Amino acid sequence: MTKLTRDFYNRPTLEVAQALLGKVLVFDNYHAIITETEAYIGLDDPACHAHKGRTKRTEVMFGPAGYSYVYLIYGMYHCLNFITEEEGIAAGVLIRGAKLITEPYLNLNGPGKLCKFLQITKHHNCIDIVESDNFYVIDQNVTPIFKATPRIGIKKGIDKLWRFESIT
DNA sequence: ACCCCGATCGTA
DNA sequence: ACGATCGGGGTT
Repeated sequence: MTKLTRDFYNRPTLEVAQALLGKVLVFDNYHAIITETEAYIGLDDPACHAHKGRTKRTEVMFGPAGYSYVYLIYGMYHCLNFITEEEGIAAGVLIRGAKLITEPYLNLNGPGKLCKFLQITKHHNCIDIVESDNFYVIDQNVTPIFKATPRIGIKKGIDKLWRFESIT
């Protein structure tokens, strides 16, 4: 049960997105095993928020790995991402699903549902999850089998198989 | 200042 | 299949 270090996040995003499956998200008193992720990678990925360049919202995506990126979508839901790759490369992993392994053992299947339950909001944007003591990810040495599919809910970039889902 | 769109979800 | 709901980004 070791906390993931910056080196874990500071590498190719597809590797991180796959490696996050089976890891445990710790947020306040909740522990949830990550079951579904998506990669969003840089200026060449039309589905990536930062693909048109730096804005106030996407600023954190250009920063160093190991930070949170939380944004509001559809005016109603928040989505949680972890920033990957070296500073200057705008990339991250969307946490689409996780199962609580503490009470009340809910399956938080969906990025909006996950943030709603954990009460993650834009106030949790740009937090260093390597240094935080109530918002981080740990390795419990579980390596699930997973499948790769197109990302959900996007219109551009559906040709990429950048969504990863545990099947064990 | 205005307009359009969106990395969703629950209901039908 | 569809509506709820509103911030961000591009345009004027």
